[in-house]
Amino acid sequence: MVIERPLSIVEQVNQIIRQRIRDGIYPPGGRMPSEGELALELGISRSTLRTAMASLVSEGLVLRRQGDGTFVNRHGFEVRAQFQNFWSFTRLIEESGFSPEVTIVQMIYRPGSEKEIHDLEILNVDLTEMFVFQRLFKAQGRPVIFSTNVIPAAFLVKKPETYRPQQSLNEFLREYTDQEIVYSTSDVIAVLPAPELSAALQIDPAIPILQLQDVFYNRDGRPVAIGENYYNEKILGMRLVRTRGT
Amino acid sequence: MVIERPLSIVEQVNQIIRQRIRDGIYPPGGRMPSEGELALELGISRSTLRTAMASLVSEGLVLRRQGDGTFVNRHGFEVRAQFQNFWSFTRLIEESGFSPEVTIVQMIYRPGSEKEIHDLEILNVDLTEMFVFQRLFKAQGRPVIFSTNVIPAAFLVKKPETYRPQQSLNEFLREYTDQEIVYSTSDVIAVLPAPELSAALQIDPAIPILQLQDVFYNRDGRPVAIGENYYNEKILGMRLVRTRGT
DNA sequence: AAGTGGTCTAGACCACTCC
DNA sequence: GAGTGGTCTAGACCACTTG
Repeated sequence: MVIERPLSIVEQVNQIIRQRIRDGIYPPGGRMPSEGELALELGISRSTLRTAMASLVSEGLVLRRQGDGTFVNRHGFEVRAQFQNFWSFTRLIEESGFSPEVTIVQMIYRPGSEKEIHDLEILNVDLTEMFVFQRLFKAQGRPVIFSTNVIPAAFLVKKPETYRPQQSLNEFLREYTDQEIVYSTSDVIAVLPAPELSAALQIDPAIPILQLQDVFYNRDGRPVAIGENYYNEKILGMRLVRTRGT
Repeated sequence: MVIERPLSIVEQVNQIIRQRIRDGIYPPGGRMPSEGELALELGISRSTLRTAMASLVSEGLVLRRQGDGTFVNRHGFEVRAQFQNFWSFTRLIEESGFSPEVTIVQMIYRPGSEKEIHDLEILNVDLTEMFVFQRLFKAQGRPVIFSTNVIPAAFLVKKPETYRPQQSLNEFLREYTDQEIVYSTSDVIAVLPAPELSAALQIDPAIPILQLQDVFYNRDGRPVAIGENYYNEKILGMRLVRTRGT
């Protein structure tokens, strides 16, 4: 049972503009209507329009020039999916233009390691049992991400037998626990894949890949899950975008 | 000659709040004054205050809960420098709590490679001469980043002899060219360091590190510089933070 | 001079959480 | 019910670019 709320005006406008850029109504390199015109056309205030536009600017999809206008980035079509915007590997793969596939490698309960118990800030020694699931993500049939998630079993309020691997960790937690994530951190490091990994990802064990060490936090700033993901960035690029700044 | 403009209210307020969190005036896990109170105290509108707060929220430094309040993240003090926020490696190192050092390894003019000419979108075959500089960044005396930047020599309007390596690429371009960067992309890949790299970074050539392939764009969306950086993330972590989202 | 985006305000109303 | 953050508006004024 998921509560659906209507999308905010900001979000709707954001999608409309994206659509128009995709459709070429606002062609690459071209000047878009001024903020005043657009706000008038859409029947919203200029502030709201600017808020909607802000994420397009931060992605580099459009460029604003004070005193001149707003322009569609000529490189907009090249803008690959930006890693830090995605909570779901499935969606990341989709947005990168590939068709995603996910399989569950393993789903088990086991005691948490010392590091896991520490990272998850578990103080009660009776609650160190963990629910662990491993998934393999493919893009266009090629394996790209091997993902392991660890969640304290005490959080589960429902047996996770019906879990579909397409669901993001966020969705999993909403459905099977009483926790909700509001932010997460990913530490990125380079590693050589262990033998079982290079087999699963079908890669040369001598070629390094990225490892993402994730921690997921709820609204109290408490860690509720951790993730260890191996990411073959040679297939699915990991791109960061910086905007503005000095 | 650099034009200094007064900081915007938003930016000033942002810094004030950060300072108060650092100073423990708003202690970790504690509730901050409400938006109305803070706006009143600082003599600004609530909208402006919210804008100033937005970046703290996106970094995970504070957590907002509708109907409840705004809280300082208990993990705020752990929040390591977030990679994608920095344009200057020197500042990245500083903000990570280390003292930075930079040395110029090389500064030369040479013809651009085919890839460089392509990436920089140089169409005129007479303008393929490049200005290249390589720098080595140290944190607390330990080498962490080996950086190579390539800029079309045609952009230079001044001899770059007085260049101080502490200056970011952005500052370099502002001073020695007529170009200004408004955004950049970084593709992150894992690599094994070549022999000269492992020597420069004083690392085991069998241990993989991160490579960042950067492209810097001006306000017209034209590439004006590229960068190839090798980053020893085992010393200086590369952390991404995701906020909100579904 | 005209038009653009950048900043900031004052206030309305809503959704939500807590007591 | 009181107080919080979330959304949105209408409008002012400024900085800047272009003709």
